[in-house]
Amino acid sequence: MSPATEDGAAGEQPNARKPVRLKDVAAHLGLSPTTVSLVMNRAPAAKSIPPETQERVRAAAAELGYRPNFIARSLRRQRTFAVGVLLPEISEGYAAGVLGGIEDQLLQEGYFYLVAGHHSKPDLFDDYLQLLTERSVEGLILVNTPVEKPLPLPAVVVAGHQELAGVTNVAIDHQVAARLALAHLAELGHRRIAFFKGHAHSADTAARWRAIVSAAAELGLEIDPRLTVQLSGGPAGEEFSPEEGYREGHVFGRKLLERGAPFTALFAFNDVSAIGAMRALTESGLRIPDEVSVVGFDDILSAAFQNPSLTTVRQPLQEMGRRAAAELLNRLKSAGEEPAGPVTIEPELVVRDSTGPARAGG
Amino acid sequence: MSPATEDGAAGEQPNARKPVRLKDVAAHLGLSPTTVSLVMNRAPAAKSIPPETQERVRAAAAELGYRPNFIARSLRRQRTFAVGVLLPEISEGYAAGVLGGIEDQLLQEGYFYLVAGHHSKPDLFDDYLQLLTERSVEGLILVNTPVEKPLPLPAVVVAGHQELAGVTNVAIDHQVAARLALAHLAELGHRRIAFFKGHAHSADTAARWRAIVSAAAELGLEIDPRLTVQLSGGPAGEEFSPEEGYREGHVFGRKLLERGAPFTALFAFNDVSAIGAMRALTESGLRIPDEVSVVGFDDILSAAFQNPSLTTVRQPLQEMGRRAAAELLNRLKSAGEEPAGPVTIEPELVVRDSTGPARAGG
DNA sequence: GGGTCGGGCTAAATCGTTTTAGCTGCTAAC
DNA sequence: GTTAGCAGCTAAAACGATTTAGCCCGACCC
Repeated sequence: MSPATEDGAAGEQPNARKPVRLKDVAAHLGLSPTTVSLVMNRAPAAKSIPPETQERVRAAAAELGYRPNFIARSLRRQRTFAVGVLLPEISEGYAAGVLGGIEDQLLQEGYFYLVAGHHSKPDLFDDYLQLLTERSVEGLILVNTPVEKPLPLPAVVVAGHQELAGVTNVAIDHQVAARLALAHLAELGHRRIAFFKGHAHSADTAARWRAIVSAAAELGLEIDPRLTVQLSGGPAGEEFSPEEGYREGHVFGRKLLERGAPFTALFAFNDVSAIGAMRALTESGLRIPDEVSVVGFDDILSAAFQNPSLTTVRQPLQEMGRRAAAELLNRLKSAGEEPAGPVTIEPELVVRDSTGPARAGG
Repeated sequence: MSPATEDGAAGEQPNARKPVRLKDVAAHLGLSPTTVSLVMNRAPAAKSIPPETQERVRAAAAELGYRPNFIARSLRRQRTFAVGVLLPEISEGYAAGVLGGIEDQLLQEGYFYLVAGHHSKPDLFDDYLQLLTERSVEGLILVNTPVEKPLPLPAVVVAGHQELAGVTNVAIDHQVAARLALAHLAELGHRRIAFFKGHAHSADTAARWRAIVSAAAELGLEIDPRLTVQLSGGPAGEEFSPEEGYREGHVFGRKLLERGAPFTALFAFNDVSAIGAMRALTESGLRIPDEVSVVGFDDILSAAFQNPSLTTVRQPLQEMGRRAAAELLNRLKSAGEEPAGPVTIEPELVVRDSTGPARAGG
């Protein structure tokens, strides 16, 4: 016989019936709620309950369609199996990729998560942090969100570089990333390389730049300040939409050309600015990669679709999200232990058609 | 005096102290929990409590840093202020855009949400639906997830077309979308137009195709079966990653050419397949838009960055998400009322460089 | 035959709130 | 001089679970 199929009264919400509580199951069996609870949870104390009774209980629960109320259970056990995720916003790019990985890992382990986008505003961040703690999340994952104050809960920061008690950082290895990109360009004969530096509020900006400077030194490349522009992130520094990034790449690509200092390659801060710059360069009559090579960062979807397709440093966003989630759950399980060191993830250079040998005279 | 600044013992989690409960505040004031609760909630019954006492209570709460425990409150009031969101997966494209809009709207209204990606597997869908109800979400938003069975909770379906008791559909107006695209092509002189039909498990596939057929009839355009290919969604029909879509566009673009039937324009199912097709066409020596025009659907980020940039029908994804959330909250507030009719959202034709006049002989 | 032990259960406290149903003491009305 | 009414509170019962501390009974030991 299949589970009850008759529908509730022709009432409001189809297929919605009053939920069955533990007490109901108990009453139905003539047992106490305690017993039912012990059996359903396979608690150690249930070992003195004969298998036969256990079977009766489980059968009744199934028959009545008993589903424990998670809220009540959370209250009593002081566990919510939920974590909070704070990110600037659910954009098409970075955050969405990471979030996908987080989602995968958490659900697989039976956790849920609450997301809040703080739009890079400190006040909003504080508010949401507050709200999340009120809702008793057990830990936090911050995505692309620099943090300076200590946090009230175990936390993992994706693209975090600040060392802070109680937080684990998950980030790609910027040293490797910078080396991959610059070595690739150097090998192609490039010496005069232009750079986009990231926005001030992006967590990766500082670390990546340090890595670039150090890799350049290693490779004997000089960094010319006239060939370095800082992306601004729009008039008021808010809302860095992808379109914005693209427009910026475009604007700053022009700016680079106007400065008049010759260069044969550009290493952009990310793919969208690289794509914007490619357009600016092309419009100015420069052919890519014949006259200028361009390297991006991230490997967003569009990168492969460009014309020419974009050489870029890939960040495995999904994997970073998964690792972040896994790391957090680890810490929640082994409560009290010192968090393990930071997790670094290996980036990968994806060579496509936007890079080529430097011009003879480069 | 600023709120207590001394840190807890040099213990595990920095900045984490034992939370203050309602009872603590009450004890601290020599009042009962009832009174404190009434004041904090500005309950109507609090009108008999003198303003002076109210002030004392609030001051104490602030001083002690009292924050109500949301779990306990949820249990007692039978309200969680949380909704569940079910989607195939948090991809870079459709789902992420819609999710961003949902996020915005919900947080603004003081709600949180739990997301689960069912990867288009019915079993997973059922499981997650179960888990979400156990967690007492108050309503559901399904994104790009066709639904046939009635749901146990008030629901809004984004890109939903199935009429079902208790669910509100939010979708773009496919009639308008098809008309916009086809009229644009017809105006440019195109008569022989090729089509990509969507994957079977995409909620929009059927409705969009019906709209195309009807718009074509209106405009006196014939649809040639030889110019119509159905995207398959990969070997096993799973996981429609964007790369997959792109590859498919590529493959099916080729297939279209191989069939030998001449055409002067292609209306793809979405932007990624359009982009893949553009590449396939270009590789076969066809120039866009001189020899073939291409129209996409969605207006993803990459569309504008293409070379040539892609003419496409824009779906305002964020807005659809916002509307969906707003609609759901509306229904939750006015509990018991019949849901309003379906919400249709106006698409917009974005004309770029991938469409042009049909070849003279077209 | 009293004590101990273990099997099979249950009563009641608890989690942190909200809410219902009063209680106390004072003033005002009749 | 009752009594009604109100201001200012509070005790206790929810909400739906988990968990601690036992209870009762029969078997076994000495």
